[in-house]
Amino acid sequence: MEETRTAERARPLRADARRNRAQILAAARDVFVEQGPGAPLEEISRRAGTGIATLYRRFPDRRSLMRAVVIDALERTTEEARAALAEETDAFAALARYMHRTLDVRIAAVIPTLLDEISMNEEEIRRIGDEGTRYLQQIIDAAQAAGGLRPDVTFADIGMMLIRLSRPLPGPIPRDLNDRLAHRHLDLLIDGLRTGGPDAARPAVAGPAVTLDDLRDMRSRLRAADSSESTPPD
Amino acid sequence: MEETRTAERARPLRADARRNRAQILAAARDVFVEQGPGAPLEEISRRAGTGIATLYRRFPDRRSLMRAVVIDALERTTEEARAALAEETDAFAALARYMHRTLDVRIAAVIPTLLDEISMNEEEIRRIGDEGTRYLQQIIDAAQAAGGLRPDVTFADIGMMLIRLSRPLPGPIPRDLNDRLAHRHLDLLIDGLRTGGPDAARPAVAGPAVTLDDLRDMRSRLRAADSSESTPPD
DNA sequence: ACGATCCGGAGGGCCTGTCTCCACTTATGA
DNA sequence: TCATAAGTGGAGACAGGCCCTCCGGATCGT
Repeated sequence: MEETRTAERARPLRADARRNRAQILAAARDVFVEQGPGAPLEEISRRAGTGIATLYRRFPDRRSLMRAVVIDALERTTEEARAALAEETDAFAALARYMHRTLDVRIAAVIPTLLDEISMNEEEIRRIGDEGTRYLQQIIDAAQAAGGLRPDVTFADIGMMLIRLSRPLPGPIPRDLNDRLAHRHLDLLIDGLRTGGPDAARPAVAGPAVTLDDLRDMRSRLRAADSSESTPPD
Repeated sequence: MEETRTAERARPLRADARRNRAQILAAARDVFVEQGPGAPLEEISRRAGTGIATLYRRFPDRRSLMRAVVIDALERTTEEARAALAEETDAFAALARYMHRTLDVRIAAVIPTLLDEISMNEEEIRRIGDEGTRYLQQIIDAAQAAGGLRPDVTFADIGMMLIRLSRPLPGPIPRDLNDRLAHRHLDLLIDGLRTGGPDAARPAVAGPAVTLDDLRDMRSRLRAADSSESTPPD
């Protein structure tokens, strides 16, 4: 929706090249979330299914890749905030929706760290960031005014809890389970954000109720898979 | 409280050596939490205020250091669970207390990862781990039986939320603020765990209500401090 | 004070990640 | 279908960081 970035309008980029670029961006988002901002670029290109040269051709250095990832994430979350504000009638529902959707963007966790490496003062980043901030603040204000959201919760609390929930749990946990657990735990948290309300009104939490044994099983199963992979039948 | 580990009973270790060992262990705990299990050992020794050789003298390799860190953490949290169960009369209060105390141990976050590197099957580790597990399960069962804790929350939910809260927030945030925020957010979560209850009974959350501007200020202040440190007046 | 114990940090070696170069493959348009 | 420009991938030189050891010197205990 904004093809005319800086110099990228010169030539429209061939079809396969465009596809590769998108795959690299997606892989970068995942890898940065999982391994932090210092993750090997080779890992990113590998996961994107491209060669390392392709990554470097599209993004001359690490910072330019980070920059693209951050802008992409900021655009998505800002859009979610705008949509939640516009489409939800209940203020608290708007907040809950925004939080769940932002969790799906799966990137909140690294934005602070990435932002620390690239210049926070870049015009474009600051612009998008501020816009998202304004929307979220409006959502929070509305939810508190309506009485649904406890008044002692701040913008920063919401943001920081999203960061905590966005980070994948450490250890060998499959990605999809990780995501569903995050939403389950968000439900748990949201219920705590809500001002009062009788027992009956308390909604059920979503997602799987994992047991300790489940986690143990998963660990040993994944470990077995790992070792059989690194030690092929020779 | 258990000097007779394996071979460490041979000679009682000189006073300064003992002190250094403890400092290394504490530093290792912090660094592993902040940077993950692959953190440079040099960083650990540096933060402990000792030379790198001292670390290697006490812990021949990385795994043995991890092992010591994990055992120490397991012992502490198990003790907290035992004490909470024994000393608190209200079951839900016992749970809340256990969670806050465990947060102070500041290590839950890495145990899964560390456990993944060292053998989970080691006799001593398994023994302590199981003991802690039993205590916590008792606390949860009691809290649910008493009706204070929502019944759809599992042992794993509690453990995983503690992990999420234990990890330091990314970005340049001072350690003490980080800790206080973790407790604040735990309060927020706990309130969500509680079954029902009228508005008035809802306790205030502890800790500072940080604003967005606070975080921004902090960022630029720390950045300034960093650059003045790496660029001394030449 | 003297011997045993312990310490710090320099530095060699290794491993890992970055980034470039070029022969090869694929898309596009006539 | 074919010519050509655009795009690709992976080997490998290079650099930087981390691991771990060694030994002259400091410190503790008696």
